[in-house]
Amino acid sequence: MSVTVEKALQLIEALAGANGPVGVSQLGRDLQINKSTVYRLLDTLVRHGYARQEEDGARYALTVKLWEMGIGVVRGLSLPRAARPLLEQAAEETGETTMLAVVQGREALIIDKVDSRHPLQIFSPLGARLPIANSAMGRVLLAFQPEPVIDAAVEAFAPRTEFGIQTPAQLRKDLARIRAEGASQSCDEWQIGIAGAAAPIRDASGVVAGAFCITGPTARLCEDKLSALRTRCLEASRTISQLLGYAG
Amino acid sequence: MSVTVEKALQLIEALAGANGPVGVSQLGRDLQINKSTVYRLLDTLVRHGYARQEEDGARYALTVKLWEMGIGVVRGLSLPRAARPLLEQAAEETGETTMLAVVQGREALIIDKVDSRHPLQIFSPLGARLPIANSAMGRVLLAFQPEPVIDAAVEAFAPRTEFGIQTPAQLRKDLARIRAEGASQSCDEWQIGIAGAAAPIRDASGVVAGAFCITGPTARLCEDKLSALRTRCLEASRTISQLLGYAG
DNA sequence: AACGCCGTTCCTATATTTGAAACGGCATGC
DNA sequence: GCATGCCGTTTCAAATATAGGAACGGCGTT
Repeated sequence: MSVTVEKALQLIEALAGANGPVGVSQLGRDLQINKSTVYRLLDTLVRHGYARQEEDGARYALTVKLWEMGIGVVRGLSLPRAARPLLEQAAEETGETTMLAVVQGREALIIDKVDSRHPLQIFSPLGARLPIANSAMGRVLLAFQPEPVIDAAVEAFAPRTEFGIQTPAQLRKDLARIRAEGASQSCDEWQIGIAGAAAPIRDASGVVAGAFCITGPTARLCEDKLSALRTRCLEASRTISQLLGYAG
Repeated sequence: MSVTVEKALQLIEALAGANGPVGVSQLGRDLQINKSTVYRLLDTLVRHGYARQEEDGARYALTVKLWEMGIGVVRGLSLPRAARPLLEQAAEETGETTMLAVVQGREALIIDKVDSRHPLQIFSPLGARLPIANSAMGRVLLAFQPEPVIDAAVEAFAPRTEFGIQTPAQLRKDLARIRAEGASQSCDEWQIGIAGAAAPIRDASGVVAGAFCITGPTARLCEDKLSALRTRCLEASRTISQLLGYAG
């Protein structure tokens, strides 16, 4: 483990997290790193175009270089490329918001989406994270994770509303059902008023690489409608899986 | 300058640039870094969630963490927030593709856009870079850069087509005109068949922070139309500048 | 069976990082 | 108008984390 690189990464994360420029001393205090060290590392980041000093000659902020490289990362992935047309198609046909999510750490991360055109719609920006156990999108990803990850998530489970799954035992049962049925749906579980359906996408090796989700206000999505959306997710995810080379 | 961090950044860039997983030895050869060092640095990146080892237990690739943090960077910027509604509005009204660009290094970087709905439209993905001297978008940014940057760009100038500006002298004159008129336009200069107009956006301190651009096929944009789009860019960029706190 | 390449681990000389201290600039408060 | 405090920046000797050659075990090819 390279401690110097670790500090540099901490610095980048701190700058990305702050919503504005930060000073050398401030960063040193926040991260418990010596001021001189912070300065030298920032200097390195600046020289390589990752950060820049504000016009006031004091505080530092990240440049768009990180964003640009991030764009390169997702562009390099075959998943979003394959999924994009189906996101658009399903959004068009159902009139609801469609999303593509992957597992990142212990949460589900939205890496692409197509917004509904309804005046009443779900607000969830690109890059947003959702709890992995309290939503259809999260659970469909969780269900196909390795045992230890599932166990950890089940143990750490806590309901976020009074609806849907309330206990670790129910969660474990639901995950088994998802594996059996190949799709999931939920209502008012993550946030009151939001419902959604999701299905897993598999890559060429059969590993679940992401989730195809359709989400909308509970007000519009009665049980029947939600069930239809779940089927829609299944179809879309199957198509995408095939595009990725999944034979099953 | 921290050499360790520099190597780590090189590693990240190499991984982001490659369109697939790369092995330790390969990276070492490409970047001329010792295999052991590459391994240790990669290990650090993996432990912090920036990279992961592929299922084959061999090669390494970046995760979406970089993308996620990049998203945070642009979200933190006030420019895209302020510009977004006007990009949408102008795209709706003109029917052409609208873009928001900033200077990154010696090029113009597209950080947001709204696509035209014409069947014939300009292909320029988010994160694409345009030469700073061979397009309306680039020149409107270049015109307000510090002297040395302008001088360097003028010296390095080379036409990309047989249309529009052809010599460094013409470029320098055009930049002066842009500063006087406050907007620019171009036709068939970057790529044959593409025309565009652009105007600079200023932040609260009066510094040019970005460019508002409208672009479309030369086939649709005759001289008159292009001139109207230039005016449209000016209006939009003025509005955005005001939103950012620019008083002038 | 031998080879070559892979990712990984080990180890020590050494080059790098570290962090306290001091500098000059700038604002604030007395 | 002086003193104080915080800022980013620079310096430098001591400490240490890094570098990189060498070797390991695994794997596929020859």
